[in-house]
Amino acid sequence: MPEILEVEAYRHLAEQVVGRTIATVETPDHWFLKGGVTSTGMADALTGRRITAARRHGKVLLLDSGGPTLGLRFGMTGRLLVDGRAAIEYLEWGGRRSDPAWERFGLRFRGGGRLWIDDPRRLGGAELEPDLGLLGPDAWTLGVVQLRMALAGGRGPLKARLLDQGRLAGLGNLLVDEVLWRAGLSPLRASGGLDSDEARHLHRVIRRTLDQMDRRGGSHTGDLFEHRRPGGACPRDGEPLRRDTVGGRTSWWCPGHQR
DNA sequence: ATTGTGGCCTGCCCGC
DNA sequence: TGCGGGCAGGCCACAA
Repeated sequence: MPEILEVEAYRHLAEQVVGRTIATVETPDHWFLKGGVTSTGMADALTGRRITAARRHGKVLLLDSGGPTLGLRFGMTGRLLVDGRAAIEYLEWGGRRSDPAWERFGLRFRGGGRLWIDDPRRLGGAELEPDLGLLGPDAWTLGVVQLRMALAGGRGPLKARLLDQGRLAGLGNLLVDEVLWRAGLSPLRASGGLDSDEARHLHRVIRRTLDQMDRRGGSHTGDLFEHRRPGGACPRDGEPLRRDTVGGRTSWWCPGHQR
């Protein structure tokens, strides 16, 4: 489940390759190339370029090198490795092994070293010039006004809005469940129905939750996480947790204090 | 336009 | 011991 916290860790690791020049582009899995780009197109666009920056927007990692920006997505099981080191050794749903067959995309650098993506389930991808205009504001640096705009007018469930990367970029299923649990908001609330106090509170909870869980080590470190299973009870008030499908995703929440 | 649904991909875990 | 089914969720195509 690479959500925004994991992708930020990947971005930090990718800073290791800033300043290096791309010698070869490895595209062993054509499925992994998105946006219509071919292996040849990818190689032509990137070979010989020097990486100048590692950026992130939502769950997308962006590598700049003077030409087309390389966009990397990790789906739910993608890991980033640089020179054999992983930013995150273990992903919650990612399997514990490592397998050369899971290497989906890589860059080799002049003078040695390599960056690659390991993704058993192939839900991630690599593309050139990802259209960031399709994404909402980044959830980590979002302002309260931006959050209110992201929620405004929605008649669908709050949780579905928060997961909609076109409205708000970066939160995934685990983080949204955690944030709503902490904020005391039902995932089923109409997203446009929050009053200004609730929106302000939600904004603060998002910021604080991301900062805290980043320090703890990722999106599986929430207070709710270990309880989101059959028979789980709310760690705040002991109420049995409810499991619903909201926004198409498995959702665990406490009907006792989330309203 | 907005919202909802199903499918993609594959490893893992459970029950038989 | 092997096997089949269900499940995980980020993302996209498509339907209503």
